[in-house]
Amino acid sequence: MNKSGRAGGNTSSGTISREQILATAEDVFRRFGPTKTTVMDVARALGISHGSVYRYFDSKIALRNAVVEIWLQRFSGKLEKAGAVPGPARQRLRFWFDTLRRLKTAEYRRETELFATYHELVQDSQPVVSAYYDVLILQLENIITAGIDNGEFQNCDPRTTACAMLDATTLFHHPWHAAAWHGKEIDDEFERVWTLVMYGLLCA
Amino acid sequence: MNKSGRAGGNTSSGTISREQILATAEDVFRRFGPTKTTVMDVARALGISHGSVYRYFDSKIALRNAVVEIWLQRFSGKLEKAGAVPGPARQRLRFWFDTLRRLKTAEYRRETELFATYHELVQDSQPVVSAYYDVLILQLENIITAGIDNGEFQNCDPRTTACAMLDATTLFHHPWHAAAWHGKEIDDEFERVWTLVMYGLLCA
DNA sequence: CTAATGACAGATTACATTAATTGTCAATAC
DNA sequence: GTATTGACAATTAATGTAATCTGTCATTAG
Repeated sequence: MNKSGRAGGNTSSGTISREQILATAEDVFRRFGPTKTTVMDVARALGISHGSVYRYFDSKIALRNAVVEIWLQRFSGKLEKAGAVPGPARQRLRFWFDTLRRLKTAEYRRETELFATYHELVQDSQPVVSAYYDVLILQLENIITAGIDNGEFQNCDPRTTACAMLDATTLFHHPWHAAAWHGKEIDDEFERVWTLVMYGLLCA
Repeated sequence: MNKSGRAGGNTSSGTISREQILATAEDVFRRFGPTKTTVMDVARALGISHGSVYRYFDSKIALRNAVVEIWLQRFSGKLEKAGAVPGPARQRLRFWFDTLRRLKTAEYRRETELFATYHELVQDSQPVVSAYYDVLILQLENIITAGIDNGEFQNCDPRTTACAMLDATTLFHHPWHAAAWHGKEIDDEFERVWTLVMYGLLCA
């Protein structure tokens, strides 16, 4: 494994930026994984000394968290779009959850290393993750509110319901259960839970 | 740590039984945890040689699984009683889930080592665990059937619904999430999910 | 003839030693 | 003056070795 290849390189200017470091760090983390990667690896890829990294990030963990934060923001950005499609709230809700599941499953396979780190962060309940969950809940809340407004759903507290829906579908999006997402039954299991929850929403 | 104390001892007869080994193994596992405990520890506690253990169990893992199986059976036995209380199915269902949560939380605190092993078995999706889940689903199924029969719940497939309810409450009973069971919000979270699911059952 | 033992080879784990990494900071470059 | 460097102490990880454990089986005891 060659760890000395310059990924981006600090070719242009004499001074480095936080963004440059972040971009390169994401690259390197994706290759080797945040645990195997050293700060010196990131610095080497940029053609700078590892000391310079510490001018922009307090610690390796801060750097790691910043990378995962960007990764999660990109993630919730895609979901935002999925929730914004036109149509009845019921369909939007379903499409949102389908997208959530599809994205998580895909990222789990593709970006194994970053997914594992997200996994770790969830364990330690880092602020990065709770901010991400807040965004998801807000997106859900908006769809539910729309559904109540146009009479599709019974009147209920949108925030409470959004939380309940996320909690009830834990099995299908929480990284702990990622190993189960490849099984054949997982789609059926989701369908069952979805049916139960939908009835709850429609006839509350 | 004194590992040489005889817990049960092979005092009576000259021949040892599978049950004696199991009982002592559970004791020793509880003290030191299944990872730290050696087969020789178990044999020493019984006053026999470690070779004799292999006459009754193929491997250390087989012994460990047998202990966890007993532990889980005792667990589902208690739940069986909780589901058998008289009253409307809705209350029985709630009591069953409350008991499930209470027992899991208690075992998580008290029997840390065995709980961790159960945790491991869940990861490896060992047959021991799926058998245990089958029992739980059957218990739920019975309550739901009773609820349909007396008109409390809408007509639905009891098995499908039982699975859906277990899946939807993953966050509250799956060992992966044990760390979250001490938080203050967990009861509120359960209440929210329960409300959603109950509406689903009542008005499907 | 069955139950139990304990010596043994192969596999695993624990430990101490060695190497590398993190994060700091005085010195250097621009 | 600000940005960057690289030597450094403290911490963390990797390595190799000694000790322990697992599982087998020929032998002994009843």
